[in-house]
Amino acid sequence: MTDQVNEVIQIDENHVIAERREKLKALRDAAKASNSAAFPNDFKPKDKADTLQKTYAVQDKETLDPQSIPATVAGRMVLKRVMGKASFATIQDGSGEHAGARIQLYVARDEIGEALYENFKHWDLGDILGVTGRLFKTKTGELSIHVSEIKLLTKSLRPLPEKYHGLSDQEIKYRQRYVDLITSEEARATFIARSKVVSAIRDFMIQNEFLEVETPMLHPIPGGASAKPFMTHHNALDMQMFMRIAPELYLKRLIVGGFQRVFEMNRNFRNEGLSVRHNPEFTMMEFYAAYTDYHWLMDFTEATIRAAAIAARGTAVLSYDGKEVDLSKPFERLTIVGAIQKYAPQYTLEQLNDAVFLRAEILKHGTKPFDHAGLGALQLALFEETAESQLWQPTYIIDYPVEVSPLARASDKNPDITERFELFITGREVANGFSELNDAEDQAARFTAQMKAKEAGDAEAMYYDADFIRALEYGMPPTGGCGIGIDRLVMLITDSPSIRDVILFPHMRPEA
RNA sequence: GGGGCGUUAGCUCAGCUGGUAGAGCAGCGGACUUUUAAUCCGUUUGUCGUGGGUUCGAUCCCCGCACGCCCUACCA
Repeated sequence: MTDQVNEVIQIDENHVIAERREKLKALRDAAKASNSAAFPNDFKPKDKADTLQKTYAVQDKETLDPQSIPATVAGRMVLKRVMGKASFATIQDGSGEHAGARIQLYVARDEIGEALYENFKHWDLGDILGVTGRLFKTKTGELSIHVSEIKLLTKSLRPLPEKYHGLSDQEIKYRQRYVDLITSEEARATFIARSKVVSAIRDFMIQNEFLEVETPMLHPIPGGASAKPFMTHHNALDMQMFMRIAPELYLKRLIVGGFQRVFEMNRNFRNEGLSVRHNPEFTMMEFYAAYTDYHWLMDFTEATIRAAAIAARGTAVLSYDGKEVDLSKPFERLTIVGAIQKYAPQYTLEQLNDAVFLRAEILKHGTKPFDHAGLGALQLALFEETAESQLWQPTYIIDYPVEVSPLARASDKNPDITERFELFITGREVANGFSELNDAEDQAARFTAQMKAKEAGDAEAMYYDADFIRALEYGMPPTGGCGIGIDRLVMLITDSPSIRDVILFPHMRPEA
């Protein structure tokens, strides 16, 4: 551990916490005196707030009350109303669709005894309680537990956010996600939806005979994408290693090995900027299927995304940022030039095939294309400037130029373009796939070209991966492969404006 | 990296082109045995993000820095 890691961040203390520490001290003393625990762990809840609500809230008071149905629950006290010799409190227990179901407690002095009631009055919002009692309905018809036994299970030392407005400070929501999750049903719902998306995709892949695999996160040579890697060091081997930027080259080695269909859903790491749609580590689902091509991939990717949306939301017709996104219909497919013609019709076909014109036009948009950029790369750059952000409904852009697709199979009809697509939804790239290049000699030549680009200053150009070439030399069947950005897909499905809203612990600078 | 906006009590927020801060919630004390953002009475709490500058005097004006959010650039 370095000194930097050992440096404890200064944690705020205040009078509220000081008072709670005093209460905890009293609790410890009392526990010691009675030979019991200050943080007892022997209370086992038998019921869940959500189940109780669903089962008994429908019964009317006259039917419910006389049955004296027993209930034993545990949860965090989130509301408390003391009225002299009786009180109401509300606990939240983590059950239910959004993991925040609540049930009201009625705590009467005459029922639990004077001494315990006095203690209860000083318990705080945020404390975790275990209670036993009988179900009844109040005058206003709210299902409640008439408490006969109540126990403080965990003393909370820190005050919860304001009970009505909750937590609104974005920074605290991200840094202290635990507080966000306690107080925000929306946050809990988002992460539950994320979990459903992930398991729906996994189920869908397995149903379609894909084998889930795990390939290295630590790579001796970063590969499979054009990106800047994180570097690290292995002490025992005394070698430099890279956090993976993509699993692609390992997954294709598995296709060489004879697995027909593989997928991996896990983290990639890219040492690049942070933004509303970039986190340094992000989750990608990559899959490879032998004897398929990019046409098949597009159909399959579409079906996967549709299944994920339906699993998480119950529908493939979504709303994002107030506008509809329809995943239920077949996704549109456009070439790069076709997309420019559709979304930026001011350009003539002649202009779009004029490298000099394109270069000038791209410069006008404030981007400087690489000196060695060919016609295809220039068309792609213009597409990115003029059309990409307008691709709101799901749209596949196809036929990417060879020069920007070093791992993709070239078209048999036109050697300058590849059998590649990218999927855009709400103006953002969500997936990228292609017919894989399985000609080892062609791949070796492409790697050599990438190395030259790297030497010429392109920091994101790929390395030459000799073992990958060796694998291809054994022969890889014709294969289709695709990566789906899970975080961005979850953003879409949960209508979240920022990638930080769908990552439990997004990366932040250290606290000031 | 560049630009814009923000940072006031534990939380949610006021604070009038300058006179060293308020409310609600939470807490504490009191009343109250069917409340529900309980109510009523009383009450504690702030290096006003941070370091400079201007000024008799700065939460307020100016500059730097930190952190955050948004846009932009690289990218998925």
